[in-house]
Amino acid sequence: MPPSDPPLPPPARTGRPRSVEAHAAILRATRAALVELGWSKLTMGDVASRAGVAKTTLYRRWANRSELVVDAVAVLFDELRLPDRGSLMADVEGVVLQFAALLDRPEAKTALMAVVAESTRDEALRERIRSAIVDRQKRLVLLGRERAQARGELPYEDDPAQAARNADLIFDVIAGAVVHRALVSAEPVDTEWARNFALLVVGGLTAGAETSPPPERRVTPDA
Amino acid sequence: MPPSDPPLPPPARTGRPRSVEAHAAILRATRAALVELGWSKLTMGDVASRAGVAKTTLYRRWANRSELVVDAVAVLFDELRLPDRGSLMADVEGVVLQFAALLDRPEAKTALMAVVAESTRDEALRERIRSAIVDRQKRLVLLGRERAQARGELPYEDDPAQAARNADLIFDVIAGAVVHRALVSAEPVDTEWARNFALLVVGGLTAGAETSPPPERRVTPDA
Amino acid sequence: MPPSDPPLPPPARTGRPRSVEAHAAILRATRAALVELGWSKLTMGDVASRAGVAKTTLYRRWANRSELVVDAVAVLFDELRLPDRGSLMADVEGVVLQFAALLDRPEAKTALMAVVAESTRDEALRERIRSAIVDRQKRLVLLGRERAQARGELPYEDDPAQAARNADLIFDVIAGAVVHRALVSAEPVDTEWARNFALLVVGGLTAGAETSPPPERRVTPDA
Amino acid sequence: MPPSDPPLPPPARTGRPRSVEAHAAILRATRAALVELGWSKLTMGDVASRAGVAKTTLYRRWANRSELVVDAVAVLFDELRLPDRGSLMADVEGVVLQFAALLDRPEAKTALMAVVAESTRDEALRERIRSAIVDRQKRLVLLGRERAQARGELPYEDDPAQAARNADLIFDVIAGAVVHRALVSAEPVDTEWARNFALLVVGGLTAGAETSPPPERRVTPDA
DNA sequence: CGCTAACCGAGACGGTACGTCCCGTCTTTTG
DNA sequence: CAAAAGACGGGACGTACCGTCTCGGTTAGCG
Repeated sequence: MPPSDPPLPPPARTGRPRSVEAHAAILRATRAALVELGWSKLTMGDVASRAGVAKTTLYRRWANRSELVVDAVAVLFDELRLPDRGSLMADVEGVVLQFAALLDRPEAKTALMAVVAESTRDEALRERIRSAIVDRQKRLVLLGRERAQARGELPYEDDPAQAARNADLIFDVIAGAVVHRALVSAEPVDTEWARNFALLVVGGLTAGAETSPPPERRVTPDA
Repeated sequence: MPPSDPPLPPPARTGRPRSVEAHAAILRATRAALVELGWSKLTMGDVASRAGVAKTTLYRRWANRSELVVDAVAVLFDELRLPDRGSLMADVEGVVLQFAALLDRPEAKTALMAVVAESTRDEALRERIRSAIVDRQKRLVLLGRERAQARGELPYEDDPAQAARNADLIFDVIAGAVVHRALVSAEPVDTEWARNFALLVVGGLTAGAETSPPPERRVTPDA
Repeated sequence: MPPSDPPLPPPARTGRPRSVEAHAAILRATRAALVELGWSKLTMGDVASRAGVAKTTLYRRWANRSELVVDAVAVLFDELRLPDRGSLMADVEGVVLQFAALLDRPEAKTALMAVVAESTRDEALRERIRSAIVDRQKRLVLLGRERAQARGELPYEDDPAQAARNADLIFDVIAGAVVHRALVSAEPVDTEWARNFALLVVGGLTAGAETSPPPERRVTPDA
Repeated sequence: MPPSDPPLPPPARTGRPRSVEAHAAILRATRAALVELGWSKLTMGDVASRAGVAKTTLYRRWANRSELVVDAVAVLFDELRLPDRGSLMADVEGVVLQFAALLDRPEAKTALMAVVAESTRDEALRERIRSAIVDRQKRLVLLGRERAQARGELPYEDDPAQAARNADLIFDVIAGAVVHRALVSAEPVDTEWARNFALLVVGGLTAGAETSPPPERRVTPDA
């Protein structure tokens, strides 16, 4: 839904088919509440009244605030794209900046860490985060690797399990570093930082590619 | 920071002094409550009664739950050490595993992301996190770099601002990747992952040293 | 006051209606708490739990403790009756003893002066006391006067404003004396006191009736 | 204050004596707080800080808020006087207006009923009210009766117990009616009301004087 | 003329109750 | 017969005072 959202749809129909407008209105209201109030001051009652809906309707569809918020912000992660910038370095730099831009949006900033924190004690929520958010990000890493392999910047990995592990590692490094810089260190992720970060990661990847097989040869020695 | 901060030197002289036993008991009780209940179910009243203290006493010392929890878990980060394992690779691996072990403790796991989430809307809390947690971790990075430089694994950086930026980058990469792996991806940080991660990072660091300068000449100068 | 007050006629139609059982249970619990604890130790939370009701429910219906207590004790004043004892003297004596018996009940004793004290700073409470308590008592005075007039013990008053003033005066004298004796002097209102009091008042009334017009002729002289 | 109170024997001899300035400042501060805040919002801490005194100092001298307030307002009742106006009627009218003026002062209005209410559950407080307030008022009644007897308006009573009972009755009637009019009915005690009230009471007294002896002859019946 | 006992201010202490805000559930009435 | 409206029992919030308890320090009288 790129462009607009005609804020107030037709008020109601009477009878059954209310559901879909209500659904969208609730998610929209949730994002608006996140922007205005932040996670910790967002309440179900407030979301309901913003959406012009009864609290009952929320609870009929989401078990709790966290699940609602995950769904509400998940759509933001659909907007992430990976335009081909011609090199692995440039692609990494691009994805970093794009992810940083997303984390700069107040609704994402306030919600993301909060639901992750909540998920440390809630298996269902953890699963919902994985499918709604994590997997949406991880596909960019897979796509980037494919492109780099096609360009010859990275070798192909024969063992699919090892390939998956590598992708997971890269994903945690990239996403983790950006999140940590933006939210924990609370410093800006600007183009300079993105370039230095990309330099480090791509350096590690290609150095690793030459010297790769992990157990046999360790990095340091020269000896 | 040699001398400390004289701006608030006489913290009042008169009246009954605050109880240091109460202070310690409260922090202990907070950690216990985090373990048992997790962040979202921890209440000030519960902490107070565990500590055998009135709720008022908590509010006299901490403005809110988040600040209390930051102080309560900060001490955990004091336990982090960086034993010299003989090489940069091994030191990175060691610090990763040590930090992962810390994040595996339930009181840290549930609290860390929560206070970070809260801090996106609370400047004072952000500052408290920085001084109580972030800075405590960052010194390990600085120490590790010094050792690597002494060993000749890493070059010395002449520009102190650039040196600080580099350290910050490394810190965000290491801490971010571990946190993301442990809490967002919710996968174990085991020795294998730690080794692969160290390989990547050290590869990037040393590759960067040889090949670096993105604009004209980057990091290392004359080498 | 036949029709009552239409300014707030449709008290909302939709939503779950307020529970009438809860209403009754709360007033009952309030009286019980007054008996056991007295006014100053009565708490909203205690009343709520006695009534098996949430504190919220109390605050949804009464703005504060005082208004709740007025409503709770108002019903006691509905029990006041004025049986026809055949003479004005006997009727006064009867109403005095009856009112004294009411003031001897612990829930009335502890509550009445307290809410009056509170009302010196609270116009809304003053109005509530007037309609819930004062007016309920005053009708006894009006009834007693009518009977006395029918018996020929008291003259009819032509000027209705003057008649109202007289009734108010009598009311304050009777109610005030009984309250003062019972609560301020803290002495028993027994039949002897009631007889002497009735003698005084009826003497004043009938003396006044013969000699009435205030300014011209003063009472005392004959001397 | 002729007799005074020796019951608390030697208030200790040694050590630093209690500050008399503090004592006066506290009572002054209490009255000021009553005027500004009213009884229910008056707090010990507020009084202490108004008086420039520690809370401890208050509690060293008064057991609770009620006792402090009784002492603070008692002095107001010392100002009541009974100038000889030449007749019983005029004296009653005068005392009524004077007492009404006292009750119109905000510190008296808000405090009087409150401490009486409190005293229904506190014997010590009841006694303190009696000696500090009630007895101070009652002497006016006794004085008024003596004057009326001297003038020949009222007969002398031989039985001292009966005389005391009569004085108590008159006292409760006068004080009760004024208090009730002013605080419960919340209507002004103006000269007209005072005149009508005096007419009634003096009428009752002198009518009673002629027909008086209580036990032998009853008022109404077959006569 | 120094002891020492009781006072003084300040302010932290363990508590209790407050009145508010949300929670998630449960009736109602309306369309 | 779904959905809005809103009352329900419940629980935690953060605040305000309570009355008590250290503190360091002052101010008498006694010895």
